[in-house]
Amino acid sequence: MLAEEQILEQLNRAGYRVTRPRRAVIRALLEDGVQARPAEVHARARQHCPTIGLVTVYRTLDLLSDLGFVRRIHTEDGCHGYATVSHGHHHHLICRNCGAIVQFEGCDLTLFLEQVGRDTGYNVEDHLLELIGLCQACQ
Amino acid sequence: MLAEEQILEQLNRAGYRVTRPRRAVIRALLEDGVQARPAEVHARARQHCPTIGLVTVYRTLDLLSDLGFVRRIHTEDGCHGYATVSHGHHHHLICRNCGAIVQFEGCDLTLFLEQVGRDTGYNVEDHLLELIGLCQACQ
DNA sequence: TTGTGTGCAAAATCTTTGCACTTCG
DNA sequence: CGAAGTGCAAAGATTTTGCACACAA
Repeated sequence: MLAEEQILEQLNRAGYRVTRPRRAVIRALLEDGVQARPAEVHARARQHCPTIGLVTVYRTLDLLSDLGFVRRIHTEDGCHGYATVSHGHHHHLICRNCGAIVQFEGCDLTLFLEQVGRDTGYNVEDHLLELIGLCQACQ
Repeated sequence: MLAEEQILEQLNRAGYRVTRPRRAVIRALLEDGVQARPAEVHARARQHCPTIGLVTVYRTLDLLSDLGFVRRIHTEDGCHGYATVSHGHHHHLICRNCGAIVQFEGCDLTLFLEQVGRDTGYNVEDHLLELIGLCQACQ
């Protein structure tokens, strides 16, 4: 799992400053492994930094996204959710009721992707896989 | 492939009226199998129905989406694209350069999904898989 | 004819930008 | 101290809603 310190350290290493608002956003995202929209992240981040503005949340999410610590989550209806991710290849499993997120790895689609590539003539470069279901608590 | 008439007939059968604006939207979507955002659909639909408003495009996309003729397409950056789909289980392969869309079937993830379900305790109900690559023309 | 569907204008959201002030390093 | 980061207000972009008119069935 991603720890707050890890992210902060890497932020620093990448030449970005470690500020209170950024900490607040990171903490808000990590607190419960639930995907959240910018406004929700903002609300939660305020508990750690009451003066933080929504704009800063957007900018921080953007930054964290560029650095690969968070990722956009897409669901059939709403888009624009964000969740923390660890590095490497993985995907998300999202609870359609409470939004709880689990990431998992080991999706072995390589053979399948090659097949699709041959069939379509496309050069398949990337894939986006998200599973939707009910988490244990919501079942 | 989906034909315009098929959709119109089913619209009618479902109790909706077949109107010029709706035809225009459907035709715009079918014309080239490319995903498009509402504004783009609107622009193209105007060629078939010059008076159509953007609002109607939104409403029609919503309707077609409910009826299962179109589906939202999500990409890492922009969201909110729409593309026509045929019924049944399938996924999209999207060209990251020109937006051309191919749908494919036969994704056999069942075993994998069961495995994930066991590992996580989730009840996996649905999945969203999108492949991104370069189409033959763009390579 | 009649009620579904449409267009327009306006409201509601959501996201980005400009700029002066703060604050980390 | 100096540049990166922040908050605010305002602009942009996107999507939804209300309402009178138009037009499929």
